[in-house]
Amino acid sequence: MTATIKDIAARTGLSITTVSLVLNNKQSRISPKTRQLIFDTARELNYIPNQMAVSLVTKETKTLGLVIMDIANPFFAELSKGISAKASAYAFDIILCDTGDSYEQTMRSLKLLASKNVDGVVMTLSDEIRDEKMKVLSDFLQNHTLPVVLIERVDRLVMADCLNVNHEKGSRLAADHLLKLGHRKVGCITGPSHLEATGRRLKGLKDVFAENGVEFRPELVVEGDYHIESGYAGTERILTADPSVTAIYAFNDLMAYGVYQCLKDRGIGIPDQMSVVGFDDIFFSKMLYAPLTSVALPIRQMGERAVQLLIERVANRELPRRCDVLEPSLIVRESTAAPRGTGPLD
Amino acid sequence: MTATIKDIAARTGLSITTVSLVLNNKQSRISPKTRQLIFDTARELNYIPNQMAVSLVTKETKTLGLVIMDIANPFFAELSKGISAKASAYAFDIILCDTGDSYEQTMRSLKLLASKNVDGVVMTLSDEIRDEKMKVLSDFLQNHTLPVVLIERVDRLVMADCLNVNHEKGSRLAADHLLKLGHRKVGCITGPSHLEATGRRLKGLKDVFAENGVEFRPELVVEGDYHIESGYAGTERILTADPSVTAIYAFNDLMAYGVYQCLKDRGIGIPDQMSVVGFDDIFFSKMLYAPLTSVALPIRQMGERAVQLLIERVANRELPRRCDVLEPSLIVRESTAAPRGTGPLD
DNA sequence: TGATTTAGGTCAAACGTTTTACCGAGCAGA
DNA sequence: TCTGCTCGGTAAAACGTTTGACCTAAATCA
Repeated sequence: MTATIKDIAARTGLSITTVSLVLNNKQSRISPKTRQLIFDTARELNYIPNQMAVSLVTKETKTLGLVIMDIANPFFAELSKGISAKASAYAFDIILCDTGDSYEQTMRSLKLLASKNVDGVVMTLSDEIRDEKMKVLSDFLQNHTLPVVLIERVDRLVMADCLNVNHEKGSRLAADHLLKLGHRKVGCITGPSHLEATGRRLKGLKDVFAENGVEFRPELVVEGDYHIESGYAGTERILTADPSVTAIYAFNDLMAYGVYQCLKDRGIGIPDQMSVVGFDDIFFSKMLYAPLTSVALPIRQMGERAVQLLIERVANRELPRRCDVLEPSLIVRESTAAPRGTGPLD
Repeated sequence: MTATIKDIAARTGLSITTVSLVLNNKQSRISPKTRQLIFDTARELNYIPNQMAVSLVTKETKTLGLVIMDIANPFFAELSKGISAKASAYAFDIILCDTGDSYEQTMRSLKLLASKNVDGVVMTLSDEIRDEKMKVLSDFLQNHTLPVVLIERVDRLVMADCLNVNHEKGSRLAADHLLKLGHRKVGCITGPSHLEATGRRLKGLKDVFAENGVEFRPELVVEGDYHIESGYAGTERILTADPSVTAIYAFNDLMAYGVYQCLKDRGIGIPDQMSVVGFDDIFFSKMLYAPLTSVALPIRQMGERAVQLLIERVANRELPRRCDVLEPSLIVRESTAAPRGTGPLD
């Protein structure tokens, strides 16, 4: 149905080789008239190269895999936007694999991608993936020598380039902001405790408290899982532990939304009765009635950078392993204020 | 590097044909021992079939294209989720093309997808695409006989299956709700006027007003473009036209967010001073401080259904053209109430 | 004039599969 | 002993490209 290079050859009376050479602008010496003839015929026949055939011989597909936990999550959606844009700029396209946060699906996706011969993959890892699961995954990648860029997760197991965030710094910004406002009783809803990110963010928080001579209260720290519901539940637990808490710091915006809901259900006002700080600064956070103060990540740029790293590695697999760290910044909005009855300290 | 069918053949001393037959479970008569031997060797060598090669001969890629306007927009993100999930269930994978709402990018994506031999494509069309642009696009699809499912846009030009929404019904639900609450002065922020959807929604609105003997005021209808900013601007224009408006109906939730922002900037409370109704009911609408009353679309199911339609057509291209219409429903939340000083009518 | 170069192309193998014939060995039946 | 079947398997073409080696005729050189 679709015209092939053969059709062009037949139509012009030239050889397949010549057509291929011309269409790919190889620096071969083919006369201008012949070139033109071929181009014209190609246009006329609506010729579109068959990438399957091309890839079969060239061993490259100009395709990247994107293994993502949940495309409906605005963080990942935004990340994908950056990835997609950058890939497109380099004439790569991307196969989207939504793993729904599951290990099995992640492995299945990876096999699929390997089967489709993608040139590389950008991936985010489900929290569930660690220890032996991580090992299996890592072995698979090694086995198929698939270039990978890992987002927001470093792991000595996986020989991949990474894109990370200065978690500690992010927490420091948030903590500093709250302490300066005068908050002393701060609740915190973290991510899964086995993740390195969680530890680093917690460290940043503790350090700032220590540096300011403010007591850090571990009983006000509850573990969340980055979903809205755990923000809600976490708030309840914090409030139970100490009803006089004046601020809550959630390790992502989604959980902060859960915090909002819980506070609303309890009739606790933001920021007059409770300050809330999030992390990620996803698009909708600014749309909340009390626009959320949040540690902002350059999400889209992360996506773009990830593709950049990946494409560089695809071009040269011998590159030393690289691990970029992006700097967060604090976006102060209306969800934070001095606690009732106090003024800011400085 | 990666093992091929040839390696298996060599290792087992069997022919390529036999290996292929076994691995694809063709109903050929190959002895159980041979089968087992092949399976074992395949496992041992970490064999993964090369889809490029497979596709080259079978002419099918088990891949679907997804041409979408903006993956970072929650509506499309959710749609993609449904699409991705359903595709995955059918062992198809999808190539994501974010067109950023541009015609040129749409065409480029389509060419790319044709080149990659996708079996079909699910697409949303930029508002910009109409008339001759639509013609070019349509010709292209015709030319490459690419099965297509069009979302939220019917067009006699394109010979494609469609997935649509009962726009009229959606508006009727919204209008009915507002009238019952007692609203008489209702502002409306529509989509681009050349879209069929806009006309149908407007019709639903007018009809309900007429049926209830309420005057419909065209000067309170302003055209939007489905982006937040136009919700903001539209609200300003409506308020200028008649400051005593008591409700605003936006043709999508994103524009409703713009309405929220404008009202907030002007100190107008929701719902006590202004009721707001949206359309789409995207995830975040329920997270707003005044959770948004919205005409809900089964977004994820739309995505799933689209894939269903597409896969059916891929399997049988002779199918008559199909056009599914999905029914919206009204989700009443806290952004709507009786106008000040009135009680609901019934 | 004969040898070389150059311009302009072409041949054929290779990529990793699928698939349609085809083949040979063993066995049953007559 | 021959015919014909079945069982288990194989040969080879085809899919649409790319690419390194090769070819031929004309132009250039000495």
